Amino acid sequence: MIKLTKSCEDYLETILILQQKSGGSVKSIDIANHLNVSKPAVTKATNELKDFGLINKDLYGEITLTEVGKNLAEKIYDKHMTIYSFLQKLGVSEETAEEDCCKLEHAISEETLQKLKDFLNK
Amino acid sequence: MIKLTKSCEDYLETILILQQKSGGSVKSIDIANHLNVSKPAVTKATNELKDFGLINKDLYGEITLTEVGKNLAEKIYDKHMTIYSFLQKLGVSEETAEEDCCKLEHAISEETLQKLKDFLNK
DNA sequence: CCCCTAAGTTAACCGAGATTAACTTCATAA
DNA sequence: TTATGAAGTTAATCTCGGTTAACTTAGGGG
Repeated sequence: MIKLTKSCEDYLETILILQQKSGGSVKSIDIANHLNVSKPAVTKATNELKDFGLINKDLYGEITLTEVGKNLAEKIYDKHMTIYSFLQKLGVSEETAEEDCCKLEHAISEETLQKLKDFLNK
Repeated sequence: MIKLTKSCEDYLETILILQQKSGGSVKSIDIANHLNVSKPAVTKATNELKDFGLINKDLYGEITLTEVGKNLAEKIYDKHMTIYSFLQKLGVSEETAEEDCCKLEHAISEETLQKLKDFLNK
């Protein structure tokens, strides 16, 4: 299994979210706006993700997830949503839950994630 | 309230733990071993903590927490232990709980921490 | 048709936090 | 008393993830 940095995980997750929102491909500038980073930061990160075979960039700059990239992004997003649901169940406010789970999703192990799911399902 | 980097929090917490273990002051080399970093990394970090007024370094290299530093370190350690207890209650194994809470303690908000405590107390 | 603007890339750079290599200094054992 | 080795520091360097500035390129309006 590929082990990405926090940063790469954030980019990949953002691409999935934007892709779902638009229904199609994703523009670099939208990623920059969503993550509040500069355009060159997106260029660098997406080149890396492309080298990893997780996304494709066409000639016009449109970005799409590869099959592998999509699977990985969905795993990350699932983790995000699990933590979010969990925090809400604990009574954490929406804003804090959203903030916290963006950080927690990079720090939590598979084992703990599973235990969170068990907790939510009982 | 002082806002430390993850890294500084780790050093401060380690100093507290080692100080409790030894009963007295802490040596740079022990911090290096505990955190698995090089000696120069400890030198840099402890100089920074000293500049922040969180620790003292005497002429022989002995390190002690200042009052402010001790309070801060105890807050960090309390957060660590709360998350640890919580993970154990969820059924996470000891090793994973220890691993995860070292990362989670840097990512969790005060609000969420409080909700975790509420959960543990009911 | 030309010009302007928005998007993307490249290059140079920064700061954080680490490393290795090379020193100083101190304490201790022979 | 001196040699040795462990602890600590300094200097130079690396990687990561970002920045700003300057460039290219594509598309649309006058």
